[in-house]
Amino acid sequence: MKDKELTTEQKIKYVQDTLFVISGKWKLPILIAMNQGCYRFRDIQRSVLPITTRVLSRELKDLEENKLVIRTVYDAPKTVEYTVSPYCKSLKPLVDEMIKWGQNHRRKISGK
Amino acid sequence: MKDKELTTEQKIKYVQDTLFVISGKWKLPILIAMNQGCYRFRDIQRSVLPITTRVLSRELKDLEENKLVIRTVYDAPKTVEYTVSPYCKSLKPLVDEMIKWGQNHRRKISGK
DNA sequence: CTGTATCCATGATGATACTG
DNA sequence: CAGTATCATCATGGATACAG
Repeated sequence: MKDKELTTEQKIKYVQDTLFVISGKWKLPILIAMNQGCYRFRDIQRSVLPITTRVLSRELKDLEENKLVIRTVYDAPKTVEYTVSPYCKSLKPLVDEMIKWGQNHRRKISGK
Repeated sequence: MKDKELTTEQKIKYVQDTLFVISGKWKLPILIAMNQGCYRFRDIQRSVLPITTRVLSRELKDLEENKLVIRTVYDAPKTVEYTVSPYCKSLKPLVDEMIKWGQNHRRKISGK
């Protein structure tokens, strides 16, 4: 954890791991929407339109496997709830950086 | 730039912009290799094996369009050099975060 | 509402050969 | 060495219908 001396290969591997978890068209948008308070399947879908149920279902499963979201089923009445896990908060610095960089990049490219 | 009050839609848009620029299997590995001192087409290819010339060529063009790498042609002898642009340094905080997160995530998933 | 099942379109990547 | 051209393959995501 304190070892900053990673080889290039290791750096590449870790970056690819990260990309693998968060890339794709929808994963981060879904997480952002969920952080905004959406927790029902339908609510999430509406927030991240135009995602289809098939894709949303798949993405939520991936996120669950990566321990970023938690799926809870309640009986009586039967409902399903998705919530971001505590671990998901560890993504915040990364996402914030991405927002910042993307915002700046848009200026850089279109403005110039 | 000081305006932190972005809407969810804006955040999603900027994140997607960023993902679009850096995602794909090779872009970040290429940039990392270039930061390690590779500047010739062939050197880069060897560092990021097993990328093909076709894909590397395409990726370098994309990166050039996004002003992250600079392609320079010299005569006498005719050589082509790729270098990371100064602007590319703006990606460092993001990449560092990705390395850090990926490293931790591997522990989280495999260790648990 | 919360999904799953099919089928399909597209883009991204790979293999290989070839050119200046 | 620095690419381009072609063709093949595969992963991603979309459309639609349908099930519990």
